[in-house]
Amino acid sequence: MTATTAEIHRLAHDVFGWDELRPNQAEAVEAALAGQDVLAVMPTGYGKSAIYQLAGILADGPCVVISPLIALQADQRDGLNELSGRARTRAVAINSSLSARAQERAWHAVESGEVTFLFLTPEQLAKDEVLARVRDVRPAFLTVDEAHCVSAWGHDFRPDYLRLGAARLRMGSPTIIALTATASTPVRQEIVEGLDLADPLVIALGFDRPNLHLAVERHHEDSGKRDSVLEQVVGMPRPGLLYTATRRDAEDYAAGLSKRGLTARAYHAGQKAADRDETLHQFLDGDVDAVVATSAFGMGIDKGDVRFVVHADITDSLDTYYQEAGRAGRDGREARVVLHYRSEDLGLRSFFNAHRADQDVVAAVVRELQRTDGPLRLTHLKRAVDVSARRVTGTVNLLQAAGAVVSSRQGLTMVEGVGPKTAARLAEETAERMERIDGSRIEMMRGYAETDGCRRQYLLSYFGEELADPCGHCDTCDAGTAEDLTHSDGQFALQSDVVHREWGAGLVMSVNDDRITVLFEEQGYRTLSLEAVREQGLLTRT
DNA sequence: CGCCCACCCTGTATAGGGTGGGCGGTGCGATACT
Repeated sequence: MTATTAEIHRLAHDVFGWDELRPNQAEAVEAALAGQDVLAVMPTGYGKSAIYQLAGILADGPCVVISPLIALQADQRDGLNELSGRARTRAVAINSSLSARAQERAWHAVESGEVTFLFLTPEQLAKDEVLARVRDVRPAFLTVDEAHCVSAWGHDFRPDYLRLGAARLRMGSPTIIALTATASTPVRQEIVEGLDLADPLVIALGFDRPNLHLAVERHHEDSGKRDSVLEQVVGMPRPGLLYTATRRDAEDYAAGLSKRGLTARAYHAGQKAADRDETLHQFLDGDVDAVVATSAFGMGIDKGDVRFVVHADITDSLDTYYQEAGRAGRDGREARVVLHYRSEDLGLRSFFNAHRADQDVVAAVVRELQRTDGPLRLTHLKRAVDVSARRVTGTVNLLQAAGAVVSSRQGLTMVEGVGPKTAARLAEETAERMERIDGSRIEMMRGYAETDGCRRQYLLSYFGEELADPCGHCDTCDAGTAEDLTHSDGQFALQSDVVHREWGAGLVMSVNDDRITVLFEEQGYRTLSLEAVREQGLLTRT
């Protein structure tokens, strides 16, 4: 299955009416058609969806698209079906919002070869029956949209995200096209490992958004922070988003803004679907000044003229922060991005990040796997172990990450020589390592909030990108205090591999006058004094 | 980990401060009920 660059460009013109396709898009489509897995990290609005859409139309079999939210799937499906006049494509989404009869009709369309794009949630692929039907239509591609969910949600919240690699094997090993807007180096790595990508083409475009003015406001008292947030939002150009850590705060801030004369609405997962929908549409139509939301708001929302994104609390990582803050100024015009920071707010994030292996579930899963001769299907395991399906999947993911369990096309097996005790210990250690790494990501968030350097240099270096000079468009640059954060050290180049005497292998993330930040595989992010590194020979290049 | 809130205590001010328990995000899908 191949297509020439000219064919791809012609199709882009005929189907989407585009005069030109960017080189990166064409390269990704060609690679996918040639059977190479692709991970594309491209900003929203750049046209990353075109990659799977063009590849899907040119392919011999249907394209399965994994998308995390049912509402998002509906939008994507409708968008594709509007093209049908020119490209004769048909897209369907099969999920729990459809009645059994409607699902059966949709499957029938898929099985009769009328459908080019089949939208599914990862949870759908966890069902044996769905997987079998997908396998029987011989899909050409498995597209994973919003692929950062693999890393952000796969470990506990939506563990089926980490089973997509196994699902791919069982559906006949189609080529994977993974797409996301924001992913730092470790997140990209987690996507590659989590989806089991084989020698993928990784395309990561620049992350810089020069029109966003970055700022941080530090606070000591909680009440002072609240007043300051309200006051600031009232004075902002509109419309915009205010992100909070809790539902309660979303309500409180929305009430506070309304009292000050703004049209403000809260948005969080505790609300009725109809209310959330109304808020979303008012926002899209430009009828509200500010939406005050938890992290529930934003995925898949494309609104160009968002003039500010203010965070009343820190997020769990700079990945999440930039994902949310990056919803400002997509039209390329000036927009303001502000983080309100109290070091006490880090506590809530540590609470949310608690991984903790449940040893009872680990023991039950191990017992069941050892009782069975040969590979055991996850479906059977879920039935055999008396806890929720999600916890069983989460525990299997953990045991797999710990190297105690392996997954093959036939199912799950214990690694030879690993008994219950070893498995329990490995699971515990792995959970601890995950907490350590998550903790270090929170520390990087703290670093962003507390740096005296240029915010943009700090932020971009987190995403593995170097900005040569201070940006001139952030609070520390405005104040004239920004020290240049990117004096690349001759000895340790950015993104180069190093080994620490105690902490093992790592990747150089940033170097400045006296400090070096390294992302260690086992420890997460650590910042070291360059002087100590030199004097004690702590780091070796590899 | 840090917050909010209900509750209690102090000791007469119908308030103010201290304490301990509970809670805190993201969505899918299946299920039980109108």
